[in-house]
Amino acid sequence: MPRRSKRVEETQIWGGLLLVHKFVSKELAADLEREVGISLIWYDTLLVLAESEDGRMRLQDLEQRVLHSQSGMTRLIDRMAAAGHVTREKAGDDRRGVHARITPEGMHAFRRAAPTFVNGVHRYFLSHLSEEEKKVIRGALARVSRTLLPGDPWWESRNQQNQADRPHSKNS
Amino acid sequence: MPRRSKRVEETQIWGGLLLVHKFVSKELAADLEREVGISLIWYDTLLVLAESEDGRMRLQDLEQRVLHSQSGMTRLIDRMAAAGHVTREKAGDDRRGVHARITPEGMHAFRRAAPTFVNGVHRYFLSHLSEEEKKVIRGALARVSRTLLPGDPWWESRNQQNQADRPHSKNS
DNA sequence: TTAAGATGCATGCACATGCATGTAGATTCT
DNA sequence: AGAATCTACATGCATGTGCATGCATCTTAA
Repeated sequence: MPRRSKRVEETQIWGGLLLVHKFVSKELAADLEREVGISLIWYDTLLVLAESEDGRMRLQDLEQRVLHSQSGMTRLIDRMAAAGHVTREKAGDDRRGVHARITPEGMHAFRRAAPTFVNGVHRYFLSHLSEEEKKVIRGALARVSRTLLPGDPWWESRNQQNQADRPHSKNS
Repeated sequence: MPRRSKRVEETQIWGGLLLVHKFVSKELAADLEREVGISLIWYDTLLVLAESEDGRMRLQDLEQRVLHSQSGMTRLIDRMAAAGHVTREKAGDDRRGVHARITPEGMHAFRRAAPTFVNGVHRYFLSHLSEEEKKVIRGALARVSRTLLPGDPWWESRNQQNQADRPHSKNS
């Protein structure tokens, strides 16, 4: 019996994460599509815009938050603008830049989608975890994220301060 | 200060999982592409085939393990066959069925890729977790998976018994 | 000021994906 | 047995994605 090494054995944890990610995403996407008619990426984008200071954001910043490629974000905003959820605005200070601004229709879609999303995350994922597990997992994921991203992960620094303290440092 | 509800607050755990999934996948994919010239999905497929009893598997079974759509798997095997990593074989017992069989070239690619993959999973993910965290996370993900899949997740039942005990139950 | 390079976004292209559907082969029911 | 149905895989189609590149604009250095 060629007992697998511990290193190899442990990669199953990654496999589990993949599995959970795939299935929960699929369920969430189906719920959102059915109940609100938007995709998971649209929801995430609307969420970021809705929670931003003035309801708009540079495409570049959106890319990083939504974890999308640059060209992907351009076209995502195209589609969302065509659907009336956002508008494109030329940035005043930098004429290369473009803001995506959430429209009232976009806010409405977001507000309709939010309970679906939150309920789904609980139903498919969080409800199966104990309080202790949630605490451990949150801390662990935050730590991993911190090594992958330049600064603190956005989702752990909400209650403390916003990102104005890390001016523009992109890398090094 | 409109303190967010605990339910909403907790969805940040899902956000963290998303973030980690996306970044680790990206790094792993880049490593595999650079060092071996295969994608993450190819690696996963080769892994499943390499660990299967006789190096071959029905497309249907592969779909479930690799978490791919049916049509996606047909064409994934097309591409891998074109690259010489697998061959298609008509199943003898059911002439509708198709086996994908890993070739020696496929095994070679898999063996070259495995250390890259395992090292990457550790470098980008596991090395940031304590032993206790790994234990908790493994258990929690396994539990969630169990609710999403019909039976035990494959990655937790390797050392106990294979899946021959759950005959054919697909759903209900 | 002006030329060289960097940056932000748009776009052509190749390709992967899922859905709906098609086809051949199994299974079930009468 | 024969018809109806189901199943496994293939394929047309529409769509989403990333990469490379193009273009306008900003920045830097002389």
